[in-house]
Amino acid sequence: MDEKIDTKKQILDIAEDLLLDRGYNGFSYKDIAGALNIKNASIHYHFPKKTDLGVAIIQRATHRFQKWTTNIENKDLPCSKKLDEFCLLFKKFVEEKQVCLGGALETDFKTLPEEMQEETRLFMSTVFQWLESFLMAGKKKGGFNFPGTAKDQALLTIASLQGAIQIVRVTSPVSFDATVKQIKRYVCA
Amino acid sequence: MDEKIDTKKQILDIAEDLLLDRGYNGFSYKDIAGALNIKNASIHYHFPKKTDLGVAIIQRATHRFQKWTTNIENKDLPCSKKLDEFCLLFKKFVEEKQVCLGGALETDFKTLPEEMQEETRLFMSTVFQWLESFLMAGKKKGGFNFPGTAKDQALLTIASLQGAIQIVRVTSPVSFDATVKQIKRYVCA
DNA sequence: GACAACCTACCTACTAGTAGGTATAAGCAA
DNA sequence: TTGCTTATACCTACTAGTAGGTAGGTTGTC
Repeated sequence: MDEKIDTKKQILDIAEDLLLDRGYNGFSYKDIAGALNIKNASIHYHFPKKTDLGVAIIQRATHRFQKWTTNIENKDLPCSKKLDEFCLLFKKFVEEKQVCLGGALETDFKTLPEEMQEETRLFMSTVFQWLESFLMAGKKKGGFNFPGTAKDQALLTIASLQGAIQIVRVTSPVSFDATVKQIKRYVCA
Repeated sequence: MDEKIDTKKQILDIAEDLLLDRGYNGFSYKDIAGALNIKNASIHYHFPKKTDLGVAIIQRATHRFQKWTTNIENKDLPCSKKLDEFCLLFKKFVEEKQVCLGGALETDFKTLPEEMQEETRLFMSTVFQWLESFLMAGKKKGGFNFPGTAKDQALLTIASLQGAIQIVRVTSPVSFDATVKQIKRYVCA
């Protein structure tokens, strides 16, 4: 559709990458400008404050996840395979030794501006809500078999995926697969 | 023994607190100096580079954990209670909405100086090694009953505790307890 | 001519870090 | 006991570099 180089999107892409790599306090407008070969002030044209950029990153991720959920719900797959696809959302960070968005934002949480804190809560609750109802439905249908509530299991699942990605940084990519394997041993009937 | 005010220890205490609160890139010597009512340069007297301070924090935490393990091994408690005590090491961060040391260092990992990266690996492998052999012994004695290897379970356990603490920042302290409860449902026979 | 998308050139505040001075107290010799 | 030395633990005053951010000018396209 739009053939022109979309600088705004490029800024978002690079900033998201830097965020998952080095955290919100670990990158600056200079890093983005350098990568795109434009000047510092040009970033301010598209995103006046760093807060605006941060908020945009999180909102885009929320929409992306929502699109992913409607897509996965229309697929005719067993619960177990759908859980695999959910884990794959995290797995894609492993090779580049990045962390997931939730983990990055939560560890920086106390230094984030109010608007970003609110968007972070919204992003996480979107993910939690989907996973909880997905796990509940899977248990009812018999594809999943876990003790406790779906909420408890959703918390454990996300906590461990988030933690596992971070642990890869001090161990190796295989430790992520081992963690996923262990989760599936518990959840899948 | 030593009645004099130990500034060096106070610097370490405050810096550790700031690290768990805001991450390595989220605090400066100014923050520590302000809290102690001394000048910036005085911190440099005790820790010439920020790297030295970072390394000292991690090394102290490693020694602290090693002391904890020798202590717990001399106690006559069932495996299940010892696992509770391990979880309590993380639980203590929940109220102040801090994260655990491993999680804080891992998310900032790519921005850390080489010496700190190495100390982080050492700290984490110390914790992993203890937990793995503890889980293995517990399974042999019959106190624990989990599928897969002790290594897999150690990875899952630490990943989920680490993740759960971070998630508390966008939810509430009860979500940490829910995650621990779910882990114990799986591990304890 | 209006607007989008950049630019140069600047600002203030903060970063880690250094140079060199000072108050205090302990160690020691005449 | 006096007088000198040394070390500790701070201080003031500075550095070069980076942070996020702004004012206002230029260029290209509809």
